[in-house]
Amino acid sequence: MPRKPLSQVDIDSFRDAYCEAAYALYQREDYDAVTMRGIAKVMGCSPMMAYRYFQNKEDVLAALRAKLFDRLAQALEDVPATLAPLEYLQALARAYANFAHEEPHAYRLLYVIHSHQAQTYPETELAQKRTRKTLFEATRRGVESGDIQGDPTLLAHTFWACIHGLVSLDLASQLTQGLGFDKLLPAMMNSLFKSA
Amino acid sequence: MPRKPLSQVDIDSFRDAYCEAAYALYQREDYDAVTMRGIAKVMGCSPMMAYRYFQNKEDVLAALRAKLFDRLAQALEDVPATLAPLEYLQALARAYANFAHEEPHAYRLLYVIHSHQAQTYPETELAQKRTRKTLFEATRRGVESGDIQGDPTLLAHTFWACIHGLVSLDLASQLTQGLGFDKLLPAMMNSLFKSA
DNA sequence: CAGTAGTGTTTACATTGTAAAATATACAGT
DNA sequence: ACTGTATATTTTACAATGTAAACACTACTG
Repeated sequence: MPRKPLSQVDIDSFRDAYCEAAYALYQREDYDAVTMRGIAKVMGCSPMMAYRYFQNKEDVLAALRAKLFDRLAQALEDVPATLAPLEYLQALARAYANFAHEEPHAYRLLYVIHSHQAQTYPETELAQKRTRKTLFEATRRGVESGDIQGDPTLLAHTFWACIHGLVSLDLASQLTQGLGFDKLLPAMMNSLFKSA
Repeated sequence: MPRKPLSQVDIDSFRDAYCEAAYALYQREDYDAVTMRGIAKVMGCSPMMAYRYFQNKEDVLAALRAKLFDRLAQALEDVPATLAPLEYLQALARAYANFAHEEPHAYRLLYVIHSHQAQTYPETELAQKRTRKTLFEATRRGVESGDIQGDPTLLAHTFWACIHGLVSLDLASQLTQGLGFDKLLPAMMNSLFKSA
């Protein structure tokens, strides 16, 4: 007797479109412009529409972050794993930095904005795990091949922290000492992975 | 004929107290609880009082950030510069990390929250410059003493990025691979500053 | 064709930042 | 002592936001 309920595909596609609209708004205006009413206007739907697909605004942002984390994980996985260990690590760092540079808004949403206890998301966790895994695998292979030395897990963390730190400082316009990002990245890699 | 205007001391002391109230609120509740009305309640004054001392809410937060940046700069400057270069660098890293750990709310306010185009503040710039200067001096002396090798400016940036990245990941609970912060920091320092 | 479950919109309200109006206060000049 | 006035503070008011609740619509089933 009832009307046809929304299929999972409908739900997913609306959530997707709505997140994308929110992201577009964030890129075009700024973070404060991302309001439920604003997104609805972009979508051409009523402001309350979203509440049938999301729990609340924070849920929208969490879903968007999940999408963006996934995009970051994908960018790293797109780096050909056939490269020699050291080149692979270099390329991973570049891919990570490229993502942050080409989509600074995305990176900021992932690492700079979210009020600490942002609700976690299975997809977010998964994408983050994928990111970690890619980086860890890379250092593990580096160590196994003998190109670099040390504990792989430890090296991976250091590697990750360095890239993340450098990107953060760059996006915060803190690299104002003459040495730009492009000079710093290879030097840092060198410093980290110089073999004995 | 007029009533006695506010002295600069009055202004400064109110601003100081108001910022401290905002910070207390942020620590006790969470970021969303930091509202003009909420701070006023803590201060025991009317909600509009602050607008004679600050331009707007963003100005309050900018002033608070300036204070906290100053505290961070001071924490680094409190490290005795009489230490041997390598120990000095280690101690600086510890001091930086301690600040972030003991006052995670402060660190988050400085590096994790602020919506990108947060209005800049002369005092903020100054404190940031002091932080940079302390770190740079430390690497410069390390290089001059021969304890570490490389370009000092470059090493300083790498050093900074690594600490910042590690702290960020730790505060974001991303160090879940068995290796905690305390294990990673010395190892990272080792990896960065191993002499040839 | 009528009933109904599920979809979408309208209305309404509490909370925010803050502008503007209203009020209180303390000093100067008489 | 008293009054006028420039400044300090509070009160009131309003637009914007997130979202709950009431309402209206729609398309299927009997």
